[in-house]
Amino acid sequence: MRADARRNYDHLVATARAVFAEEGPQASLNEVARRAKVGPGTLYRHFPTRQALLVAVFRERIERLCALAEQSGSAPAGEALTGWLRALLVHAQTDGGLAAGMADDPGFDCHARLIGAATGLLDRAGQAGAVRDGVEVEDLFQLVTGIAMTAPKDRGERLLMLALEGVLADGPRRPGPSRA
Amino acid sequence: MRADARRNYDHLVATARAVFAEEGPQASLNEVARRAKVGPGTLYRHFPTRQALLVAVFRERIERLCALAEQSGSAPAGEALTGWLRALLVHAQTDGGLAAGMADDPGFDCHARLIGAATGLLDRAGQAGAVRDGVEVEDLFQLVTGIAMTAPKDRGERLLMLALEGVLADGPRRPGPSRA
DNA sequence: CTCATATACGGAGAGGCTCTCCGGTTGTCT
DNA sequence: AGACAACCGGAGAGCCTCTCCGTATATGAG
Repeated sequence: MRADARRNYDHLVATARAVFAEEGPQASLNEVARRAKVGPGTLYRHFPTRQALLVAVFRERIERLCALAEQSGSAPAGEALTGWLRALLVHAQTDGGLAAGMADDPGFDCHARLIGAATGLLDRAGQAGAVRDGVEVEDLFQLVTGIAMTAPKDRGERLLMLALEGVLADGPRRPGPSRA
Repeated sequence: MRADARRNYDHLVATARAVFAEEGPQASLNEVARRAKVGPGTLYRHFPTRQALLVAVFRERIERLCALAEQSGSAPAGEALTGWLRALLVHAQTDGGLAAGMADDPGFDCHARLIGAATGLLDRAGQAGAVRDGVEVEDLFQLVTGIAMTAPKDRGERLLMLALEGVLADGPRRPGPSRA
């Protein structure tokens, strides 16, 4: 990769981060190019799709989340899982586009990495008996991203807790979500 | 309202219903006008915003949901609530746009009507002790619409049940989502 | 240092979308 | 029938996405 290309690439990512933060994930890519003082062609050559740009922008944060999952080996399994899911929620809320991205394209690199991180935590929690039987990683992701997309920011955490602890109150738990 | 205006209005709603069903809620409004053999001006005069058109399209179904809520007075409170939420989920999945609509504009007519319908069910379930303390109507809506937006259609029901019954398995329930 | 060449850049432009405006048309009421 | 209000259509402004290609530049070889 040529030096000027690298420069443009980095500058575009930084600019896009700012623009997405201001205007949300559906912000105009033209605007990104304009602010980065770069032609549209340059932007689209580096990032053929909006997704590609989104991923580049959030990659760092995603990796931090993965690292967080690995570090939380000391905490009790259940708390480690819920704590991480809360971090994931905050992330998905901040970078609304990522939630959409994860939902849109299941065969995604960043999606796979997050799934991997979550799998470890869920397995551990499962072995500790802290999680209802039959819960899958995808369940957790879809709940978190769904909450991030529709709920106002200040209600996200409340909703996550509700989903984790359950809405219904019918005493002893049934074996699992058997209707699925 | 003049007769030709009424004709155009109805025809636009019918066309829009078909187009939205085919291409999702972000379908081109131009396309709707074109298929309805009507100028763009006509469409935008009748429906100033995309929301307005979406609401017109789904109004019938929304009213059916409200009626359903009122009819289910005979069933046990808990089952009535979960059954209705399932119907709401199916609806939100089918008419993806509605989910977005409900999330986008809180001061909405159709939103208010659904909230009203749900409030009745939730109150009854609350009095019967079938619902965890502190659960609000908005919680339920945001969970359902979130699930509808992000989860694949065939996993929606599974996720709703999971959210209602809870992901965690830590025996006796805590008093409520106190962290909120 | 110079040159050749692959590599990358910029921006014009095609095609589509949203939304507005207004001259012409068509219901409706007397 | 005639007049007036209501309504329609579509041209067009402004924006967006994405492509294409002539031009400029970084870089390795000589």
